Amino acid sequence: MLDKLEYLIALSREQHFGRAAESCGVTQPTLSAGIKQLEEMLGVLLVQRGSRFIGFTAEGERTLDWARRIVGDSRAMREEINALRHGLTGQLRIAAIPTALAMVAQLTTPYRARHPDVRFTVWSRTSIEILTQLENLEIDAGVTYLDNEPLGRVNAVPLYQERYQLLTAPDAALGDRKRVTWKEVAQVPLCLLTPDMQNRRIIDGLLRSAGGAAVQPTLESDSMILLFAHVRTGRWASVMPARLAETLGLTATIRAIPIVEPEAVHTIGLVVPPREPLTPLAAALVAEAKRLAAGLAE
Amino acid sequence: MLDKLEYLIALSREQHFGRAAESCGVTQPTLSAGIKQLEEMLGVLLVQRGSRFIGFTAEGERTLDWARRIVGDSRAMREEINALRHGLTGQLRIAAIPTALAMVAQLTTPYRARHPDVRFTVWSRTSIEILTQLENLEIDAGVTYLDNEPLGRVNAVPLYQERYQLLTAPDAALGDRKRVTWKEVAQVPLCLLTPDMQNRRIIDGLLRSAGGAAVQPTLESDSMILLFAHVRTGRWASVMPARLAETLGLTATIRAIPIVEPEAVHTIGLVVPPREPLTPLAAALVAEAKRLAAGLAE
DNA sequence: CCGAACGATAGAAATTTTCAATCGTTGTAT
DNA sequence: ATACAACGATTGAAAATTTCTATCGTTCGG
Repeated sequence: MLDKLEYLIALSREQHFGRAAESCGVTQPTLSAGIKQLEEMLGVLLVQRGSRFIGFTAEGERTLDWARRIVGDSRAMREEINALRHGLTGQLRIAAIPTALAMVAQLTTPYRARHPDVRFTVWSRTSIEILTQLENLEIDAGVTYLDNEPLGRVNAVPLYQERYQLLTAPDAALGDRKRVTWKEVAQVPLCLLTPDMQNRRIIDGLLRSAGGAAVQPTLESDSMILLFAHVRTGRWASVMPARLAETLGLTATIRAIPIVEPEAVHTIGLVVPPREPLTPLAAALVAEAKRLAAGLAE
Repeated sequence: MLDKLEYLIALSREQHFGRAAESCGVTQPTLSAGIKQLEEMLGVLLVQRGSRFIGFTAEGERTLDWARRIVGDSRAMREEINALRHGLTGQLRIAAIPTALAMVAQLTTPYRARHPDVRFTVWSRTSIEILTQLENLEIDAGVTYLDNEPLGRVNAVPLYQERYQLLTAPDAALGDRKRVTWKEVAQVPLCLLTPDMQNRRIIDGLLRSAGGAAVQPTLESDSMILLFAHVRTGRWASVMPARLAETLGLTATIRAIPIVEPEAVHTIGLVVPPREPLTPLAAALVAEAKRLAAGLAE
């Protein structure tokens, strides 16, 4: 029955019988039959049947909740028993928002020092994707904003405060300033993340409330590396979290100027499934996050 | 895999492969193979192997914990989805200590009024049996002492306070008293529960600390009905909780005399698995218990 | 030393699961 | 209006698994 619950979770993830089947490594008829068996066992329809996948019924949604929990627990069991025997091993799957990606190294590095047999996979994802992937057991933990948009059902560990700086060449407009206002920044052509990123929405909001007009970035990307590479040429400007700018390294061609009025602050943190107990791999990451947060707060 | 986890739970309950298999409705080789499959999946021995069942390994105990949780959740899922469709139906399995059995009617009666399609099974059990049966998913809820001996991992809802009375014939020794002391009670030949019952251990303790000598009841039984039937003849005496004596009905042949010095009080309550969310059947019982407790406290 | 109890094992039978192939429906583009 | 493509359901055969009966080997108690 556990595998059928996996099918249900995959179906919710893919919203498509065929793709869900593929992602489970079975054929579509097998997955269809599995869902039907679940429905027979529970005596209710779980999926709204039409010519194609429409959505789950109310009972389907509840079952999905249970499925995530039960499947998550059964994975946690395996992981925990394995950890008892061989210490922490296996794959730790993390997703982080682009502006926090650089910071992930501060978590993974001490983690690996403590648990050398753990392998990491880190994805760059939007904050919304992080939450759904966490829900669907596709990742073990995420790094995202804790205080801006709603988080949903997760457990959060605050890591650090994100503050914003204008990155620009010293000889560009505003390049010689000690600090600039959002109103001033609104006048500069910027390289920003795409609007599906929460960071972009935050900056949009700040620029809008300072400058009035809608934001028209000169260049958009979902990659911080791309944005940074442009700024690095000395011909472009961007707004980035202070900590990220430091990590990427300030060269002679770039200045990082604090943006004030308002001095915006947002909290970034680790999010993990609201499961108790966590998988050992995730629990160790939470411990690492708490250590890191304590270190950063000093 | 879920069925294998059931096997593991049954094995922990029965401490015997053959009986565990029978209780799961499979043959002994099937259960043996199931356990072995779990062991292979997890890569550890779960059961200490000797010529017979000795016990679980440390990993086995942890796995057992997970098994209880996962199996419990999967049952809760079925129950909840069924409840969405058909309202509360099915079997509610309760165990209560003998002195609280009469009180169970106060829970089941309003419960049944609200949910007529639920059937009840109520067992008389010792407080210790209640805790292990709860752990092993053999019952959905228990009624037992909350404040005397350790409870283990359960959620508790206090129901009422148990106070002790001497039940005896009016013309017997102490039969004319308004109240009696434990020291005096220690002199009377008593009908008491067997020592595996916590109520007996409580009374033993009270008598011992008042009278000094060890308790030598004239008659022991694990059945309150048997004790009460003896008292009812007018030729025997017993110590019973006040509320129970009231429920059983005081006749001309019996007086119930409060026992003081000390005026001992113990809390009886409902215990349910520490699972969140509870099964709908158990949750409704908890709600009923809270209502009842509120009513009794008035 | 024997016998009973217990759990493991082997092999056959039954059941379940899975898949390839195909069907029927629906929505869309022509 | 018609043809087509996408999607999920269905079917029937093959494969995998589970389960059972029968039996074995060990251990413990008398």
